[in-house]
Amino acid sequence: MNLRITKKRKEILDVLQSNHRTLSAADIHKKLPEIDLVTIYRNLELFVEEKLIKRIHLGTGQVQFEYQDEPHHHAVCIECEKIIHFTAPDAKLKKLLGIENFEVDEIEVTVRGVCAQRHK
Amino acid sequence: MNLRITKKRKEILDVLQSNHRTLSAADIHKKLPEIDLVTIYRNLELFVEEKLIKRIHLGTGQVQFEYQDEPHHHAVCIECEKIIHFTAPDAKLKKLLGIENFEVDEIEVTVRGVCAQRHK
DNA sequence: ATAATAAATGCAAATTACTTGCATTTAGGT
DNA sequence: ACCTAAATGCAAGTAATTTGCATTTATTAT
Repeated sequence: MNLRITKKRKEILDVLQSNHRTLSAADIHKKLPEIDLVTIYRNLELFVEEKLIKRIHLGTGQVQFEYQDEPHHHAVCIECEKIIHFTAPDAKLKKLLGIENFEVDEIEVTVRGVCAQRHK
Repeated sequence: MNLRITKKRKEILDVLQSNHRTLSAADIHKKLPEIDLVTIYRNLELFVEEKLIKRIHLGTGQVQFEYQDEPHHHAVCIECEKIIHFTAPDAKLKKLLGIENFEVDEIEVTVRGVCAQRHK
């Protein structure tokens, strides 16, 4: 009935919290090989439901996960796959989008292009 | 050497063009069952390269495709999976995001929330 | 502290979306 | 009509994620 704060759950959350970048389930498993990949998937699912983390869809082939602190967005370099994080004022963004008759829960912005290192 | 405008390619593009919503490879295959799913995948890939269509990542499990006319964005209802299309001024959006040292190629905005039918 | 029971984990297998290799067909240029 | 390169289909492969079920571990009641 109750959610348990197990050692493994803490470890998974810690990895997400201390990594300032998006991680896939496989990335986390590489950092915590003693935890079964299935357990990682199941707990990520749980953390998303509990709103502790966010699911990010960058179109890189795997779903990415990220600790939920400051809301922000992502830019993906189409040349080197690097992911850049940036913030944007949510209220202004929402206003600019101007969607009507829709209760907005989250806004996910993904920018694709070429990063500084590559485009020169 | 040259790209051929085959009958099947036309059919796939037609489906995308006449459908005013996003379609997955499987959706297209359902509408054109005589065309092999592999052919559909290969041609979608090609059309994306040729910038005739766009790949959309809504986090629904499959990549979606959409004919490239007016650029616009998507809102996904987390209750009924309905997808709503909306436009936003690209230049203003770009400015608001304010990413530095990055050559922006495309901006994909995905809004998640609850649509009018459901949230009442 | 111990037993009962509910939740968490791991392993194996299944599922789903998509990709690759290769043989066959087809379209376009000659 | 013939030749060649491009397009297609079939079978098989891969990668990410999910499901079923048996085992372990943590809580709660005794």
